[in-house]
Amino acid sequence: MPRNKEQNEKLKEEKKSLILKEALKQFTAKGLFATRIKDIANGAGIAQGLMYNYFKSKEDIYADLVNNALDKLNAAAEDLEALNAPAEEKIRFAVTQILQTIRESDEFNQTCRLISQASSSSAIPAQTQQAIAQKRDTPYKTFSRIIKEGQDEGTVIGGDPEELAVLFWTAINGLAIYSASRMDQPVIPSADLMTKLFLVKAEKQEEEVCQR
Amino acid sequence: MPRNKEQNEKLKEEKKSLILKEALKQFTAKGLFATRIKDIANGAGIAQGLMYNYFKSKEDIYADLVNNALDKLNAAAEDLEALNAPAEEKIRFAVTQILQTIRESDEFNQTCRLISQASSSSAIPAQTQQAIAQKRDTPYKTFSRIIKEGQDEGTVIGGDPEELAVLFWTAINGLAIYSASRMDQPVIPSADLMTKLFLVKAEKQEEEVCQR
DNA sequence: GTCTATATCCAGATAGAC
DNA sequence: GTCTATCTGGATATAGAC
Repeated sequence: MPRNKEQNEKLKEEKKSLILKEALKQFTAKGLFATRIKDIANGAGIAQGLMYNYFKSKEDIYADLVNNALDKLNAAAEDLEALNAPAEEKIRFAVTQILQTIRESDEFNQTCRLISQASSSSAIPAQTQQAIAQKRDTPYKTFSRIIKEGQDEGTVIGGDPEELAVLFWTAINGLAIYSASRMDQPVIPSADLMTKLFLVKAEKQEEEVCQR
Repeated sequence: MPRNKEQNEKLKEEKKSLILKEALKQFTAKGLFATRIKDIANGAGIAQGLMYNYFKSKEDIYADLVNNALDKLNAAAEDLEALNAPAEEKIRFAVTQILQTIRESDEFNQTCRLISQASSSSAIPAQTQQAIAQKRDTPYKTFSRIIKEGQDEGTVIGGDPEELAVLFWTAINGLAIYSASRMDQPVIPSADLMTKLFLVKAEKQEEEVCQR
């Protein structure tokens, strides 16, 4: 019965992604080592032992998730850079979108926090550490180029683009962590305010006018 | 022998702080749940079982460290605010000092990362969570006031002081985490660049001159 | 394919020797 | 006080029943 076989495959993939979704939630909240296979299984509505029909081990699930998170994030960064718009708009767009996901604490936000968490623990499995080391630089490099672009266009403030990119991206990460740790109405800066930090001020543009 | 007794007390305290120092190192690197009592003991040069002459449990050590970290950080924030200097100088001083500790990855930096780590895990013991909930707001509030001060003095950029304080402090935390996760020559922004983000630009001051 | 039961391992904490 | 040896609990992963 080949048709049934295909259907089964499909069902299995769906259940796998259900498990992954639950695992992402738990890992993000508690980390790799405080998360129990049992909790993930219960959250996904299956027995603990059944987990091993879908994944080889807990670390395996974690590795899957981290790899996926890195790929998604890097893809988003590349999409942003490819936008046909001035750098100022790219930055404004990115900040707006990201702050929105932080406010809603959605899956993309969990993605960022998972990476941040995995990056900062020396106890995570070697396999996962290598994936991180290989892929974590993309957002920094992308933003570095966008910032350079904006400086050439005269809209982004001066300073080393690499350093500004680090400031930008670590601020985003810091915000994601801060927001997740305060369920009680955290103060999230407005997208406009955060964007302005990196842009040449309106007053300066006026100044250029006044100098003429 | 009262004198010997006193000496013993003193020695015990010294050994305790040696253990705490080692524990801070390990917890910061691996988190509460991946850190083994055995590793802390070995790092401090004692047998695993002997740990329990000094501390009730692993969680107890962790609670001690987190409380201490929160108190130190809050004290530093208050000292900063009490400085007899304009807000601009307070901000510049804080950024310079903090970036220095981040570069050197010293104990104060571990302190920040421990708080950040403990804040963002829902699996840490309830006792520790409460301490964090009670004490974590101080730096945000302090910087909020300093920023307000600077705005009144005309040196700090406009915008909601609370939101700016969140941006400032989460950027610091993000940087501390980023830096710790890259042993290989991380790009750390210069103190001057980071300070400038929050200050009214020199060009604007010129503009004011030119408007007269 | 899914469950329950269990084997195995390992870490935290304790007890007892020196 | 400090160590070694041990108890105990709990979590991962496997085996076997349905």
